[in-house]
Parts: sequence; C-alpha cells; structure tokens
Amino acid sequence: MSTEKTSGPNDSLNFLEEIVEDDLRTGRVEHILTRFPPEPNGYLHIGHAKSIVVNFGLAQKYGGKTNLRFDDTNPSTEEQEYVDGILNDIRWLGYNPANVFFASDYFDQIYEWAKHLVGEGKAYVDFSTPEEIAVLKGTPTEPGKDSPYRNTSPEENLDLLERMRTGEFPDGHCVLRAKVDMTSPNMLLRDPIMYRIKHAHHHRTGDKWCIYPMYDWAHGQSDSIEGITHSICTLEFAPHRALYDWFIEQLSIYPSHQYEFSRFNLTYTVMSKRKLLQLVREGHVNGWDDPRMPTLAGMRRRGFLPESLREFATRIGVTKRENLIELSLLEFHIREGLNKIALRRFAVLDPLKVVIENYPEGQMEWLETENNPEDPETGKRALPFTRELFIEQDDFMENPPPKYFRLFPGGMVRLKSAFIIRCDRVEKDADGKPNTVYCSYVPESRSGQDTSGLKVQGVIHWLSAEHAKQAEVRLYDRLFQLENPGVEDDFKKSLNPTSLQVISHAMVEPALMEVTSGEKFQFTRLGYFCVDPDSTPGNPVFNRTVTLKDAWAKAQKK
RNA sequence: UGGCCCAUGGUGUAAUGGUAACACAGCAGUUUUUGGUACUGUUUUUCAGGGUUCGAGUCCUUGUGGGCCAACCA
Repeated sequence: MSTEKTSGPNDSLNFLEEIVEDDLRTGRVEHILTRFPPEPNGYLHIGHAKSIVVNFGLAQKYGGKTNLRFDDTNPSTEEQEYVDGILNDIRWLGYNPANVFFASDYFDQIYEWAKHLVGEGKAYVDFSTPEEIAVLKGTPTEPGKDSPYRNTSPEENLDLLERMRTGEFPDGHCVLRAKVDMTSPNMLLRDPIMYRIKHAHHHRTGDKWCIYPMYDWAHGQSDSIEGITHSICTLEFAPHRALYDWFIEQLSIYPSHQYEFSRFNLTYTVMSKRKLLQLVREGHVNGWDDPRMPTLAGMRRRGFLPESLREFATRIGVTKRENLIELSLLEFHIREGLNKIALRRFAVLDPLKVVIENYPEGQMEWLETENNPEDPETGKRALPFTRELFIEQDDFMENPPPKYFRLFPGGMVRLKSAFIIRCDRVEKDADGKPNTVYCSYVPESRSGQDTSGLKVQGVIHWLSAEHAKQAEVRLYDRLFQLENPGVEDDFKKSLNPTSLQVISHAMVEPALMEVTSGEKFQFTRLGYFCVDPDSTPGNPVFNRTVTLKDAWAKAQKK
C-alpha cells in the first residue's frame, strides 16, 4: 500500500497568496500590511468573519501585520456602540490588530490633498442638484456630459471648497467632484464626488467638520497613509479600483494596491447589513446577538467556537466566483470543534416517567459515567439512580416502526451507564399520550459489571426523577425556510415560524445548576448546548448550538 | 445595449500544458453502552463550438450563461 499521498488544498495557494508570494519574491514589498476596514454602522457578521480571516490570516502566514481601520466617513449612520462591538468581535475571533485606526484620523490630510487636486484643476465644486448630476452622468451604455461647473478656475474652486469646509453652505448645497472623464465606460470615473456637505456630529471628530469624504476619496488615501501593501475587498469594489489607482497616481502617494475576492452566501441565511438590521428593528429576532443571527455576537451566544469559524472561513476558500455555501459545512465545523471539548451531561427535554417496579423504593445508588469519551482526562462523574426516572418521550413508542431500537412494550433498552430495563406496561392520559412507563430492571446488567449476557441495541439517557432539576432550554433552528432567502422579493416571507422553541421545564442533571454563562456542553444524544447570559443563579438557560447528527431521524424522513 | 469579473461533481475548493483530486453532503458498511464519534468503501465533475499542441480543465477564439456598475452609502 502506498503511503505517498500528498495532494490536497493544504499545499495549494489561493490567488491572494500567489500574489503575495510573488510580491515578496520580486521585492515589490518587503513585508505585507493588510487591513480590515469595517464601517461602524452595524454588527459584524459571518461574511465579515471571512474577510477578517483572509486579511489577518494572510498577514500571519507571511510574517506581516494587519490594521483595523474603522471606515467612519458617514456620521449619519455610525456610532460608538458599533465600534466597541466590532473590536470585541474581532478579538473574540482570535485576532489582535497591529493598530486600531479611524479614517477620520486622516481627515486633515485628506482635505489637504483635496486642495492640491483643486489647485491642479483636477477637482471642482459642483452646485448642480443630485438630479442634475444623475442626468448628466449618463447610463452604462450612454456617455455622460460635462457639468456647467466643470471649468470653474482653480482659484475660485479653492475659495469655494474652503467655504464648503467652513460651513457657509447648507447640506447638499454643493459637492466637490474629481475631474476624471465623463465619457468613461466605467461609471465611477464620471467625475466622482469627493466631498459632500453634512452638518452632522461625528462620533470622533465631533463638530469639527461639516464636509465628509466619500468612500472612494477616503479609502485608498487611508490605505496609502498607513502603507497598506494589499488592500483586499470584495468583488463589487472591482470597478472602484480604477478610481483608487487614479487618485493615488494624481497625488503621487504610496501606491497601495486593491485586490478583490468574492463574498460568500450561506444557505438559509441572509447576510446583508440592511436585512439584518430590518430583522432586529422589526422584532423578528431579539437583537443583534440573537442566537439565530449570523452575526458574530449571535453565533457567540449560540455557542459557536471561534476556531470553528476560522476553520470554516479557511475551508470555503478565496476565489472570484459567485458561490452559495451549504449550511451543513458550517455545522460540520461547529460539531467538530465542540465534540472534542464539550463535557457530556444528561438532560431530558420532553420527560416521560419511568417506574422500575422491581427496584426497591427509597433505594439510591451512584453510577459512574464519562464526562467526555473523546477526552478521558476529563474523568467521570456520578449519577444518582432510583426507582423513578425520566426518559425522553421520543425514546418510547407504543407501536414502534421496524428497526426502532429504543423502548416499547415488551422491549428492552440499556439506560446509559446504568442497567438494562424491560418495558412491562404503559399508562396513558385520556388523550392517549403515554404518561408513565412501568419497567423492570436487570440487576446483573449494571454497566461495567454486566453478567446478564443480554444484548440490547438501544442505549438511552435518563435522569433520576427525585434528583433532576428544571431548566429552560431554547431550541434554535434555521431562521429561513428557503435555501436562498435573499434573492426573493420579500426575504421575510420565508422566515421560519419555529426557528425558536422554548422549553421552560426541561429536566437536567443536578450538576447543571452550577454553570457559568458561555459554558458549553453536549447533552448526550441531543446536541451541543451553551449557557445563555439570561441565566440567573439556580435558573440556567441553555441554548442549543447544533444538534448531533441523527441517522435515525434522517432514515425516518424518507 | 457599454465596461469589468466569473464558469470544474449536489455544494465549495484544488489540479500552474502531462492519470481530474480534497472537504462537506449523499449512499453502503465496520466499530461503539451517545442511531454520536472514529474508520472503510462508494455514487456523482471540467458550459458549448472552433483552434494551437504529441497532449488542453488549463493557452487562443467565438458563443452561451451568471454576477457587478448609473447613493451627496460603504
């Protein structure tokens, strides 16, 4: 048998890594410096997580650094709350920016550069209305026409710009535009706006400015000031690159370069900030950190591990293609991470009482069970076993289908880490729902010292009724029922009505009464759960992060 | 009807002119006191036509299909 098998994605580079290696080899750059440039107008989501992993990951791999730069050029939508949240999310994901900067740190320099361009006749103040500007801009297939203000002298423009800055004009009265090419096939080159007037309070510069630079007139300049070698963004910015380069060339400043990769889409998820904001505002979810949200805050509260997210982001790759990633890939990485570290605990979400009729009343014994079979060093714990127990309703069926190997009348099942029991009879409510199952146990079948010789296929979890404690459990499911809700006219039409199911009286083992917010467990046979911050002493709340894979449930669906 | 970007299994990503592979998903099985985990096997792939070449997923060309661009948003 050959053991030489060394192909796979691990030894191949994505296109950004190829560019970087090339730049390093040819000496275009000595060290790479990337940046992650969020606008502080919302919370980070899983799409940003990929961008963070790409930017920080690339720098880490090649011994470079990454700055965090808040793109705060629009005071009307940006807030300090978001700055704090974003910083927190990035650190949680496992990254530390080399520097934390703000585009607003550079407003003075950017203004000086604007004056320079005006002085050279490469920018002008335009008093046209937004409508007039739009009409003269043309369309993608028709060239635009020059604005009547395009040939104002540099001297007059300099004066006008200064008056814009000092607050002489009201909002929207005029704009500063770059003089590029009104006939360019690239719409962004048709005399793009550099500054607009906004008499608004800025979260950092206060009331110092009433003109604010547009994205194109701030981003590349900020990159250049910081000496960013590789300015990585998503595909929709590709047409901006021509402008990015144009400004840098006109100013003869450090030539940062822009590279674009495709953003990713996730099935059953929307990712646009606008839509996420709508979900929050309209109360379809309980805030930005609702565990159903694809925000980092939501996923953290849901119980996702940052390393799972990093691995997922790496696995989906970096390309320029449209793509729609299956949610099951994310879930795979979540389970993989949690399987190794989550301690196992017993919980019964939908209790059904079991009475072991041949087990003496009042008797109790401690039975040992492992905390995590994947990690023996986590040791064992003891569970109290008594005559009256709880099992899941799901684990009993009066008339089971073929291959059902849990409990049914006349059938036997193993209580995990305890005994084998046989179901003798069942007592039902008036509506026919089983309410108590009477069983007998096999004393010599005790786990670890089973001499019964019996073989049973099913193993189920259980709780001593007398010792079990109540807890709230929140079961989360996908927020949308459609694979690609974002492409519908109304994405909210496919909202999943059962994306949250609250079980206020689940039963759990006593040890789960003393937990801390954020702690993660596997509830044996049910899934991974995480302690919600809503928990109070004695009243824990558990969020279901993700279910376990369930071959039986899958087979039943067919 | 202008410009830019893109096209490899169900999904995503490799293969850098020389045997189309990896992961997830699916299916089948082994192990298992979690119908979990682990392990094994397996179904399924180069958008179409033309060209260059001994040889094309890869290069050229023409189509076709998809995405992006006409905020004083980023």
